Amino acid sequence: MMEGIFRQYLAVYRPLITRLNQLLEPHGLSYSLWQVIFYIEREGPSTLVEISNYYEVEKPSITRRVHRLEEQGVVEQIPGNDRRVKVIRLTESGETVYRDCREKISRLERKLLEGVGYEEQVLLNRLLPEIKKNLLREGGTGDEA
Amino acid sequence: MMEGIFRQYLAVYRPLITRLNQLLEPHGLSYSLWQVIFYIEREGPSTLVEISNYYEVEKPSITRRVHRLEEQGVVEQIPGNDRRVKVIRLTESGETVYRDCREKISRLERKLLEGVGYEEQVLLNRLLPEIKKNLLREGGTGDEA
DNA sequence: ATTAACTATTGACTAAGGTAACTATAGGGG
DNA sequence: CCCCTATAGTTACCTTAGTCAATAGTTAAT
Repeated sequence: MMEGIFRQYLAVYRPLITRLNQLLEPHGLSYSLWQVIFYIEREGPSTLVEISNYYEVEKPSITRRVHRLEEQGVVEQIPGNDRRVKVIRLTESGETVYRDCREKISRLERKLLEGVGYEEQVLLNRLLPEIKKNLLREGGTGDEA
Repeated sequence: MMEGIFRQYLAVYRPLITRLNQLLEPHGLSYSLWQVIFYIEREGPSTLVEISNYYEVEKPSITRRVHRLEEQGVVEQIPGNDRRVKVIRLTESGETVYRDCREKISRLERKLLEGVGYEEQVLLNRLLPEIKKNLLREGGTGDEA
């Protein structure tokens, strides 16, 4: 019946996140900060709410992340038409940091997937979002089934 | 080249752990507390160091988890021959809590794996430990390759 | 014009973990 | 037997990262 997949899954988390943080630390980043950089690089200049929605994290958390990134000089604020919003974009230095970290992370990724066939990687890439989808769909207390 | 598997992986973590905590909350537990119960149920009465090694978490963290479980009355201490060690076992009530939670978690697990074929589940169960192994093997700074 | 909705921020709190320093016990030479 | 070292557990203090509730400033809608 294949029980205990969660356990396997969760057993990977701490070592992975620790490794990533350690890898990002020389750039003054942690994974949670990296996420913001990553999002902005991919989606272009964005607002707090957009980032917050994407990662499903409350706005105050993103505010703090962005503040720290501003202090580091990797992101900056640009005025938008709507004066409520704070549009965040990468600075020059931010672009550089992005490329460096992206490179390092990809290298790590390849290393950790050694011994995992291409087909299997594709499968992982399909299954993980599937599980997440089930998770969000499910939502409630889980006692309805 | 299959980049971004980490991202997929990590995107599942928060919803999953949140869901698990929410599921365990009625029993006064969180997933981190549950891990201790789970370990003891499976391995029998155990010491702090054993639990700490298994989950690769520092001893003080486990001390705290165990203290909270003691307050809840789900685990208790039994004297060992070695008077340094604190052997922890489940109480009667702890056994009950174990069974209830185990049941709920399995149910959730089945639910989240709906649409994932058996073969694929088996594969997941093989891949995740593989990745973890790579992670621990790698260890260092990651710049050696 | 006033009310409602939305963006971002602040403050106070919680969960979980880490490190360093400490106590108490155990065990192995000399 | 005594000393030294190793081990189990604890305590104190700090960090990261998140939540919720309340608030200020803007915008939009009736």
